[in-house]
Amino acid sequence: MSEIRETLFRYLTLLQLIPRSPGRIATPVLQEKLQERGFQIDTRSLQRDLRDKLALHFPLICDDDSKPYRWYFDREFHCNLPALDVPSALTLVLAEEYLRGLLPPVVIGQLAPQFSDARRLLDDMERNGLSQWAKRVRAIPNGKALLPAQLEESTWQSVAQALLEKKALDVTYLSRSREVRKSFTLHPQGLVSRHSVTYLLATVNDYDDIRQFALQRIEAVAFSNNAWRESEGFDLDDYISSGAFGYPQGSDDVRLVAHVEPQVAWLLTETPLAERQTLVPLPDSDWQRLEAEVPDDQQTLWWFRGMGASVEVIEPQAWRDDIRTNAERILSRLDKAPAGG
Amino acid sequence: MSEIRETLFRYLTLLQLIPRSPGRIATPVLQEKLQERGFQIDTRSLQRDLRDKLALHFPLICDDDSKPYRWYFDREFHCNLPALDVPSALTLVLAEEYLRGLLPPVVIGQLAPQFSDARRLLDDMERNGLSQWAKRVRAIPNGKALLPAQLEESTWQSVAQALLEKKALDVTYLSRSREVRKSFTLHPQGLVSRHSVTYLLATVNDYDDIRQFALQRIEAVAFSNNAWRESEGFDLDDYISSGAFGYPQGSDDVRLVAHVEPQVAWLLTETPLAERQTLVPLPDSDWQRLEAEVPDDQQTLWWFRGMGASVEVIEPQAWRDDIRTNAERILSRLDKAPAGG
DNA sequence: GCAAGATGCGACGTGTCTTGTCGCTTGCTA
DNA sequence: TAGCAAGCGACAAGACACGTCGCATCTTGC
Repeated sequence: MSEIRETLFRYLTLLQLIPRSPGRIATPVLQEKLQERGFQIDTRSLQRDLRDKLALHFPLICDDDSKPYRWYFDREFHCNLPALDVPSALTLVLAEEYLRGLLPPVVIGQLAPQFSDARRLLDDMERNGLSQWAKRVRAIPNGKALLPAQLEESTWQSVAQALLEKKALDVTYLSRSREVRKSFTLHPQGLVSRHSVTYLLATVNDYDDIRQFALQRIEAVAFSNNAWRESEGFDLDDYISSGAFGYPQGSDDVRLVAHVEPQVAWLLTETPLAERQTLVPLPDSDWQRLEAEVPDDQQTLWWFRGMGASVEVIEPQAWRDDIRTNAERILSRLDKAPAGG
Repeated sequence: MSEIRETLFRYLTLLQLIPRSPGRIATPVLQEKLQERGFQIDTRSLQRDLRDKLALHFPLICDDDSKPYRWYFDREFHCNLPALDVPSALTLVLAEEYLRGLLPPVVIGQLAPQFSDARRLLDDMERNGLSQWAKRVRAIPNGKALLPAQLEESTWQSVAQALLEKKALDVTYLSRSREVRKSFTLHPQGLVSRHSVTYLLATVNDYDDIRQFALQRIEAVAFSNNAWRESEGFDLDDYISSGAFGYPQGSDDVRLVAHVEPQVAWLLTETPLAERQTLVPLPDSDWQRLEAEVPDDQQTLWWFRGMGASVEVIEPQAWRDDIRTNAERILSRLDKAPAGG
C-alpha cells in the first residue's frame, strides 16, 4: 500500500475495523491493523481519534475494565454508504418477511442492523406523512412455513467462522433421539440450509465419512486445538444430489407432460416451471397441455402432488405412478380408519 | 440541528447523500442538502471535497457533460460501517440463494451491492487459502421454485417510490390475456409479494374498488399529474385474509389432529407446525399422533396434501374431506384417461 | 447572439486542527 | 519492587482545511 496520509480515510478505515457489540478490539491491535493497511500512526493519535473524535459522534463504546482498552459499536449501529434509497429499503423489508420463515431467527439476527436501517428510513418517511409502509407491504411465503429451528447465536457464529476459516470445532451434540449427549471434534466441510433447518456437514474425530449435524442440536461449541482436516474429494453438489437431504435427483432433466386446469395454466404463464415451457389448449375442455423440461427431483414432484386434482401428470410415467399410488394409499388409509369428526 | 463543524462527519454525510449509478446529484443540490443538515460550507470547499478528496479514494464519478456537474457512485460500490463480519457475510450469501427463487431478479438487484460486498469479503478470505465458500454453502428452498416473473428495474423503482411517497402512477398495463393493452392512472394502496409474483394493489382512475396489478405486466410507468387518492378503510391484512390471493383464511386457528409416519414426526420435532404442538406415539404402530393449533389457511392444508400418504388428517373434518375428495378426483381422472407412458 | 448569472478552478493566506514527543500515572507481571 | 504496557494531558511544529478572489467556461433568457 502506498503511504496514505489522509485523515478522513484513516478514520473510515478505523470505523470499519471496529466490530459490533459482542466483539471488541484492543487499541494496540487497531494500530497494528492500520499499519497493515498503510496508515503509519502514533499510538497517542489513535487514542485521541477514538476517544475525542469518533466516540463523540458515533455509538462507539470503550470497554476499560482491563488495560489495553477495547472498543466496540453499539449492537444496533449500522451505516450504509451510500445511504439506502426507497426501493432498496422496501426490498429489504420484503426480504426480511420471507427469510423469517426460512432461516433461524439467530441467523437473521446477523442482518438485524441492516433491516432496522431500512425500517428506520421508512419510519422517517412516515413522520413526513408518507409511507405507512408497515400497513402496505406483505410477503406471502411459498408453501407452509414451519417454525424455524431455535439456535444459539454463538453456535451460528462459531460454525460460520470455523467453516470459512477452516478450523476444527469441539462440540457437544444432542443425538437425534434427544436423549444421548456426545462430545467430539468436527472438521467442517460444508453447510446446507434446507427449509428452516441448517446442517453442518463435517467429518468426526479421526473418521473420514461425512455426517450431518443440525445446528440446533449443537449444545456447546468451541474452536478445537486439533488441526482441521480436509475431506478429500468431497463435493457438496454431488452430495446433495445423491439424496442426502431427502431429495435424490437425477442428474438430467426430464420431459414433463401434464394437463392442467385454467387457473394453474395462468399461474404458469406468469411464473414458468422452466425456461422452455409450452402451454397449448386442449380440445373439448378449458384445460391446457403443459410441456417443459424440469429437474428430476422430489421438489418438482412434490409441487405436482400439492396441486392435487388440478393437474394430471402424463409423463414421466414414474411420477404418474407415484401420484396414483399416493392417492390410493390415502384412500385406503381413510377407509380403514373412518375417524368421525 | 446544532452547528456541526467536524469535517469527518460532513464527509460522511456527503457520501450518504450521493446516490448510486443510475442516479446523480448536482453540486449545488448537495450544498443545499448539507445546509439542511447543519453543515454551513462554502461552494468552493464542497467542490474541493468532491474532486480532490473523496473522488480519489472512492469510486465516485463526476458527470461533467453539462455545467452543474453531477456526482454519482459506481453501480457496485457499497460500504458497511462497521464492516461485515464473517457470519454476517455467510448469512447474506444464504439469504441471496433463498431470495433468488422468491423475488424478481430486478428486486434482488436492488441489494446486489450488499450481496457482492459479502461475496467480496469471502473471496478475500479465499485468497488467504481460506473459505472456498462457494463450494461449501447451499440453500435448498422449501417447495418447488417457479421461475420468478420478469420485471423492469424502472418499474420496481417507480412502484416502490409511488407506494411509499403516496403518488399516483400513469401506467400501460397488459391484460391477463396478454392481448389487450390499456392505459390508466393507479393510486397505489399496497404491495404484496406472493411466491415469485409481486402485485400492486391500487384503485384505478376515479373508481374506488381495489384491484390487483402484477408488476411484470406493467409495461410503461410514470408518476402521474393526478393527485394520489387514499382508499378509505382499506386494510391490507383484511384484504389478504379475505382470500384475495387464493388463500381464504379463517380468522381463528383450528385444532389439528393427525397421524404421521415416523419420518414426518421427526421433521416436526425439529421444525414444529406451531408454538404448541404435541407428538405422542400411537399404539400398535410406529406412527405418531400430532396435535397442534394451526392457522386455518390454504397453505397449511396444501402442506398436508403434499405430504401425501405419510400423514392422515383426523381433524378438522373439512380438511379430511378435502384430502379424500382430492384423492378420489385424481384417481377418477387417471382411470378415465389411462395415458400410456 | 449577447449579456448576465451560475459554476468550476487555481492560487493564496489565515487560522485551526492534527500529530509526534515527552513526562506522568496506573495497573499488571515477573 | 522493578519493569513494562497502556492511557492521558500538555505543548509546539507543521499540515491542512477553508474562505476569498479573480478568471475561465458554460448555461440561460431575452
